[in-house]
Amino acid sequence: MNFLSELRARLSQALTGLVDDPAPYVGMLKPAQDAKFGDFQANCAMSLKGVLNKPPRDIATLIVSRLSLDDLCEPPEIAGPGFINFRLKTDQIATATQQLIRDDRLGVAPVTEPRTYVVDFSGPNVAKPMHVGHLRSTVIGHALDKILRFLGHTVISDNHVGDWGTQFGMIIYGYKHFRDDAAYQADPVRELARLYRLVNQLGDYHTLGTELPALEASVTTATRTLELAQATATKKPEDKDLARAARKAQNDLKSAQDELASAQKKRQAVENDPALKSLADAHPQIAELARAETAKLHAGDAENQTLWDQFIPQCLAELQKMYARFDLKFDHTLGESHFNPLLAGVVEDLLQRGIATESDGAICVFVDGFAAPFIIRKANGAYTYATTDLATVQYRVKEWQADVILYVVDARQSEHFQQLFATCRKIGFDTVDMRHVSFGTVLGEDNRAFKTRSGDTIGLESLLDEAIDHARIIVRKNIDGKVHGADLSASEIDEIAKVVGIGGIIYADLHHNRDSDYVFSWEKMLAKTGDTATYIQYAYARAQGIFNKQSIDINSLRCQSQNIHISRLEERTLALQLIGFQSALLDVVTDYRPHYLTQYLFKLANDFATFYEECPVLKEADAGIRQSRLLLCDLTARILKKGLELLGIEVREIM
RNA sequence: GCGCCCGUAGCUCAGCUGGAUAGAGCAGCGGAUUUCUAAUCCGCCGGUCGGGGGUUCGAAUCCCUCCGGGCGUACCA
Repeated sequence: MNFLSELRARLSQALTGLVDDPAPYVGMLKPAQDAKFGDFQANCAMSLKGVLNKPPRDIATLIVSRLSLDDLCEPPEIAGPGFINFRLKTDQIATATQQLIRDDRLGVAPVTEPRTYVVDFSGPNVAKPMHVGHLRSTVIGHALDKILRFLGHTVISDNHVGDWGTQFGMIIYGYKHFRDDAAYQADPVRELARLYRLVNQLGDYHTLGTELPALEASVTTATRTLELAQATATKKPEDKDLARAARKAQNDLKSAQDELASAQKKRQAVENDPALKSLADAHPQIAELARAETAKLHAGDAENQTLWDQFIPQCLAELQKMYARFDLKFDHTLGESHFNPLLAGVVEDLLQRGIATESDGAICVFVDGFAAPFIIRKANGAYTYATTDLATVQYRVKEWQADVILYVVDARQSEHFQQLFATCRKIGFDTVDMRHVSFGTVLGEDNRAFKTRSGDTIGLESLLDEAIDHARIIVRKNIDGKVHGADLSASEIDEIAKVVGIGGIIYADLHHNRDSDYVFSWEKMLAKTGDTATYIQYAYARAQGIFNKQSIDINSLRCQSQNIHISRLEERTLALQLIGFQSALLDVVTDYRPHYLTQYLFKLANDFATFYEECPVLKEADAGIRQSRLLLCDLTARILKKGLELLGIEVREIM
């Protein structure tokens, strides 16, 4: 029984005849924002004031008189300006809770109209080790993938890895000129990553060298602009525009100085290292030559293709190790390279249909509202990720019959996606619903985005390792501090530490609204109290502990006894939360926001903890109440476990 | 310049298809433990929702404007 939709249906009946279209008013019936107002509230009477020309409280009275819900609710109460408050009958809650006991789906009915979703997430560059910047896409995408599947949709997860771009030219160049064979034998991916960083660093060294005078000039210009602006502003202190211009000049100067300083720092890093310096001197054209290696690869050069064929499986295998730690498996890993054969056709088609035009030598789609064009072929003939993305959409629609494509990608790429979607509409892909599920940036301690190419980003591998190490210390301390703690072996402790550490990282990310930026911090990632994975995992372990204590057979319990007795407020609150699991999942899916599920689970764990304090289970003398409470524990544990699983987080029975 | 996003308690954030006294967690303070695992529970403290105007019976939420911050902005992905 979904009480919300049932109540809305009843309200709709009551409004029929009063208003032309009850739908918008029915939507104003919502879960109560505060438990003291009951379980649900209808806010439509105030809005109907202008429609029915009556005072809202009179309208509320009228609506209540037309409502028939004696079977579900206590008599509705009218409060404040005209709120209608509903309180469910407790036996109705009990009945609804009972229905979950033998329901494998825990009250979550499969959707009546399943759709085919392609979820595009993670998408790292295979040439480089994954770092914290890849965490959000991976974790959010994984959660959406699992939740959509559980709701009964057809989901195709696709890891659109970067395996064909500029960075591969760098690796190939590095491999040809700088490789350390012993290191490559020992750990090929590690050596390739080193080569990538090296080529990138040397390339930057030269590029920045040519840019340095311009950067210095812009600092000089910005300084003069600032002096002028300040002088003008001082003469007319009352002029706000002048003051603003002065502030802007100040900021511009600071940006110019920062940019120069950063360039100088990168130059210095090379100059201070004789070995690097001599490599840099020996390869003055490195950036250009690396780009040429990419071009050769794309043109079908045999040597580069062979190298690529050799590198790719190793890189993908390395990625799999990371995904295994998240227990994540993709249905497909169709990287950029997979779409290479389609790119020429895409451009040709758009040109022929007049959707794309040539501009400054590049083939572009001009999208209304965007100053910059959507470039699908560069002046030098190379394709861009715009081209690849267009080909990918075509593929997903034709081969997979996608109804919806979700792109779980950084918010900074939103313009790209708007242009991509607009271009797809021009092409005529109007049946597929494409959504950029964007998310905020992971920031460093300095409140600036992690730079993909800076050496000091934290690798995902070491992030997970460190989280587990931290967790192990805390797990040990907790176990040792228990009065009635279980004796756990070192390997059992390791298992718990793994689940707590990785779960903590996943949860720390997911519990934010995905739009928010967040500052990366060990403290937050590994917090063990409050609104964290650990808290929820612990609630699960406590519930399981009750069953383990007396070796209760849960299966037979579920079969024999199916009466939920609700006599205490804590039981009522817990039961009401239990029957809201479906609703929480549907909330996630309406706007692809997993944090609604973390909020639900935290509230459930908290309701359970309160219940656990106040309502004895095993010590309860009344056998019926004891059975009922055992069932509540069982349902809580099942929903916590399932909910966490949908977020990619595991549980352990003993913590 | 143009475009997008953000500004809510000391800190980290929810809430933003308008609804009742703005909610959580952390930190701080005070209680609860011969425990069904205290990785817990209960209570207290804490906010001009960046400022100002407007729409409305009602605005953190919608509109305008200003301030402050971030990001993007033609051949990287």
